Amino acid sequence: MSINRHSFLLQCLHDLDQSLRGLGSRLFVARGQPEIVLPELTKKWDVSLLTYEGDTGPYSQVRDEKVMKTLQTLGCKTSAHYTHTLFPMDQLHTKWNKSEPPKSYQSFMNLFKSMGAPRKPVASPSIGDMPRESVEINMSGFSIPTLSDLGFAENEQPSATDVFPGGESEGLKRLQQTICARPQWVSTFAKPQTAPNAISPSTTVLGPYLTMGCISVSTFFYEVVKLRPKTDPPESLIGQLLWREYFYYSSFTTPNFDKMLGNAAHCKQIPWRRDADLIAAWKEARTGFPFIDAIMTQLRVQGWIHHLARHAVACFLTRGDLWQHWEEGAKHFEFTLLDGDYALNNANWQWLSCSRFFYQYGRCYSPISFGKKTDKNGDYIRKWLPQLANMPAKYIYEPWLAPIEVQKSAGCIIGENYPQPLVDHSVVSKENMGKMQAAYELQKKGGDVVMPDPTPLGFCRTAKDSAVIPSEENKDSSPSSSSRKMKLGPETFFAKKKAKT
DNA sequence: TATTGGTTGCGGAA
DNA sequence: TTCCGCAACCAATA
Repeated sequence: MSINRHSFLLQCLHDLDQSLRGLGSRLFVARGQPEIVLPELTKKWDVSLLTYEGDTGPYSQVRDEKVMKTLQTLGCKTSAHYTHTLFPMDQLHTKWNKSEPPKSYQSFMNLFKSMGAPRKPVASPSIGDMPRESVEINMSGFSIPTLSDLGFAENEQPSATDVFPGGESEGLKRLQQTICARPQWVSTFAKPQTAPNAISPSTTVLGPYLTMGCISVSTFFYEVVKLRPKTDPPESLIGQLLWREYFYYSSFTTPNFDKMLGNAAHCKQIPWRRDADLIAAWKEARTGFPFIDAIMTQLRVQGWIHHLARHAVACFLTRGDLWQHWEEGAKHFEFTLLDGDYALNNANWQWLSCSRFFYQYGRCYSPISFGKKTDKNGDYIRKWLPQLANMPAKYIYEPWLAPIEVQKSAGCIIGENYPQPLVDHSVVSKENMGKMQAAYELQKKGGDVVMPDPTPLGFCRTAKDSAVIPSEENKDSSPSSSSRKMKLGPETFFAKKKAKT
């Protein structure tokens, strides 16, 4: 995880600790391998019952299985509670009673409706509910770790938690401000009509708080229901929670949900490339498309971007422009996003790359036009890419078209202060549609996909991934930065357009 | 087998 | 602002 995600998690733990102290207890953080540390503590403290929040991700399932087996041999009872989704996944599975998960949102919604009402949120505990034993254990060494304990250097600082601080208190505050205090906004909410490039978020940003368990999905659900929304799923706020539930259920019933190979029954097999330079340029906001680079900068700094902004950059990396593997994009999002989530992240990357759930590859986001619909002046770009702050609105989405005099007076020479575009979108997007069609046809005929690069890249935590790059570095990004030396691919890449005079 | 619908496309014509 | 062509996807239904 990025330093931002770590920081968010640590703030969550501090907030939880504060709440527990208010109830006469405290939080104890045990460190180490769960399958080693938890049995040790169980013996040491003579624990008779361990309860935990169940998680349906494959990593957690394997881990929990190991821990629970060991604990049971020690005579410790265990009890899992699956409350991260509106319904426990095995309940949905029993009701659905088919081996293949629903292939459409409509089908899932029918299943959901047949389940009855989701469980109600549980009331907050009071002092009398807390086990007395926990305060009697005299312990040191169970404090909440610091960022430096976790291996981050002194000069590495989180930036996302300045804007979105972690913790239940902050989550409830945000729920109050964005949902409870805005009945009108909630009741007319339609997701596709919210702007991806609003300076101040056009959606709730409750995702990080749901992901980290600061507020429960049932609390969210019933606060919205209370306001009697007039809009319906899939676009309404309840509809958003149903998407979440649908993707959780899809991931629950699909082995290798985070991979293309080994997942051919559900995931389209497409010969994506893995070009380290192109992937790095995308991650580091050096694509030369201001809309894309602004989004990627907000992602790095704030650990959150609007859902449609995720669409734009995911389409750009995969089927739209760069033709890079969606798994690489998913890994970067999971590393960076405060609301990085196995089920939702991998589902959406498959959606955007037309690998599963959505297949209309003819519909392609333009890195130039899409943002203009909601931000004609490019204020969002100016905020995140200050080197373009003085570019006239006419050229802000395609600064390489600005005449050189305009570039000079804006103080931003394309190719020096800001990169040339990596590709010609109108050319590559059409070519990629042809590749999509060919891949679909091959799979239909039963042929095997041939990956251009059989050796997947490892996911390295590079300095640039984790460091918060000061804005000066962006400003100084000179022609000698690696984007200039990038070897441009064969037929697809950009022959520099001449500036219009 | 044909038809309809699908959370969130684009670009141009009317 | 609304509609259509683009080129033709998949899932569900009749």
